[in-house]
Amino acid sequence: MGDKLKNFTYSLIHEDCHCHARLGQMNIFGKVVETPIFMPVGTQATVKFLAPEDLRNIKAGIILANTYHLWLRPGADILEKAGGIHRFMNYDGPILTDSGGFQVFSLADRRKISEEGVTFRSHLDGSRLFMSPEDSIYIQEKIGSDIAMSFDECIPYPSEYKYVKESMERTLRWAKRGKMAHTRQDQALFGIVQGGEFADLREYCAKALTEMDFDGYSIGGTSVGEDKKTMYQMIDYSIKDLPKDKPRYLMGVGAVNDILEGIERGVDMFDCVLPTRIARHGTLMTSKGRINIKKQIYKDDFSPLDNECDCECCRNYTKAYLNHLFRANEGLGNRLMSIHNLRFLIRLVEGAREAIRQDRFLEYKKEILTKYQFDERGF
RNA sequence: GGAGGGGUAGCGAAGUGGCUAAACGCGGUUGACUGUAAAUCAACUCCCUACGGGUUCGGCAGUUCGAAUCUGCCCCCCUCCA
Repeated sequence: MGDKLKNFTYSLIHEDCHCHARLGQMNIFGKVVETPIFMPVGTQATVKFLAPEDLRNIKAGIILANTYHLWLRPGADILEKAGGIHRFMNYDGPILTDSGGFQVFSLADRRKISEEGVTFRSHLDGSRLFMSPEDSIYIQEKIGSDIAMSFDECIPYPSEYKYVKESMERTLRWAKRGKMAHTRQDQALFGIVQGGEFADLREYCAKALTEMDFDGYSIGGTSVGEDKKTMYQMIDYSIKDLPKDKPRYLMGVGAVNDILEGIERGVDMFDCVLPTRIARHGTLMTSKGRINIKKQIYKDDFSPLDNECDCECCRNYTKAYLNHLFRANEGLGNRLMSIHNLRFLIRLVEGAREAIRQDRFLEYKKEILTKYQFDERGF
């Protein structure tokens, strides 16, 4: 009985009758979240500039952390000693860890891939570190996240078919090894679909992972330089053969139009550094489109950032103040603007859930895209 | 009154005969950012009718083929001594 509550489950509540958009509910070992969901990224066991209390206030739900970064610092043993990442960082919501697979991409010039795993040259001190797919799982078990990812290779775009195929097949072998190594019953494990922009590879990978029976399926290798059309195709190819009764997670995607396109195609989970990173760099997503708070026109603009927004930043502060905080390089500006951008995307998916419930997701998407004047990048 | 030191682009500050429209930092403007080596990075920042032209390094007058850099005078600032 108690076990049942402590399981990881995904329930499909409703599928929009005009597209593949779906409303779901995940029970993550007793913690319940609704999907589609946007998950803020807190690589080093912190969403930069935010305290866990801020995450609760913006209704964050799941947040991310990163296996590679926590492995290097403070180290998996410290996380284990702390009693797991939740206690370590004092966040009691669900936490998902990326496996380190993205670092195979982002730190490409300081790693070497072999069948066995990946050798990294630490970006902190240059030391040689080896991570196998099993290691990634062990580390994630020590970190104690609620949802772990298989160790994969996120490949750049464009890559040659031959390489993409070999890499995807290796990622599949790694997924299998990781799954064999995984022991924690209180941690879900997702497989990651790769295969570049190639329909047959994506399809093959999705089917093979499904056969291995993961708790959920991620779509990886997107937003790595490809154009939007290609990216949406990658999603289509990947999702087509994934089981309906498991969550689908589109990794690393957070531009507004991308999230909407993803939801339309049946994606349940998104994460992205974009909202927090661009916030720190002065770009805010508002109901009137994207603004850059550092511009001089905001120096004496005493109106709120977005009067349709319910976040702490918009309820209490003016653009002039944010402009000042940005120019003065004050941390509060980073905090308030990160809160805003995250809340903006979280409200976006909240609205999407409501729309799906009413079978009007496509209208919702259209409303958003016409009302908000996003450029082709979608933010 | 005397003795030193100094005046360089919005600010600070290099440069002390040609490679200098003048390093670098700040400030300013613009742009980038999608499973975070990112409170980061890039471009521009004397003027213009701008793949070229014009005018500069307190002021004026010189030396020189050539000066922000050397000489003279003047103006201003700082420190110390009276």
